[in-house]
Amino acid sequence: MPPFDPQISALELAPALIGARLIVRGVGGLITETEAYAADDPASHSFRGPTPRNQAMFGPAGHAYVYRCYGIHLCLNVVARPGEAVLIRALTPLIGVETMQERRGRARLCAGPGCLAQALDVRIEDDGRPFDGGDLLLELPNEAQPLLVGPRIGISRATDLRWRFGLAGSRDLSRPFPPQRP
DNA sequence: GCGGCGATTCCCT
DNA sequence: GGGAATCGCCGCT
Repeated sequence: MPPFDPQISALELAPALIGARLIVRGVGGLITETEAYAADDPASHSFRGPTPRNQAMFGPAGHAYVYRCYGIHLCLNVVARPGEAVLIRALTPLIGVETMQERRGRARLCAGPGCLAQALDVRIEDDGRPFDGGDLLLELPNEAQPLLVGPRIGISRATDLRWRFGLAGSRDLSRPFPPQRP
């Protein structure tokens, strides 16, 4: 498990994962965009308690929560404290770029949660697996990263919360962030 | 059981 | 900017 507090909240973990190194079976890069989903959060899958799909969100921190979205895509999360997780929305490809290009077949490799999952070959059987350096590896950055914040993408509830985080200056974002206000 | 609805992406206009 | 693709999950009848 990555070296972070197993009781860390999603809202703390999401910005902390910006700039982290994410490797899935030898392919990956640096995380540029995340979103926090909390336990008492109407937009979170965990809002109504444990179900077969979201059980990994209630499992140990530092493990993966992978779910199918729109019947087509997979999305990868890092579990925080029980009922909370961080959606990995984008990264800068570093390792295995050619493999990602073959899997994607288009220029946009990892800008968006579904794109990222396809480029990294995230699988539904990765659901619940630890980021322990086996199939999944997560390394937090050594230094604080310059952050962007904004509202989360693609949700219909709790849209006022600014729980989306990005790496300032990065070219690899799923969408631009709104103008930053102090 | 059943029906609506996504933490999305791509292609078209 | 708008709509289709696509299907498992979840809430409710």
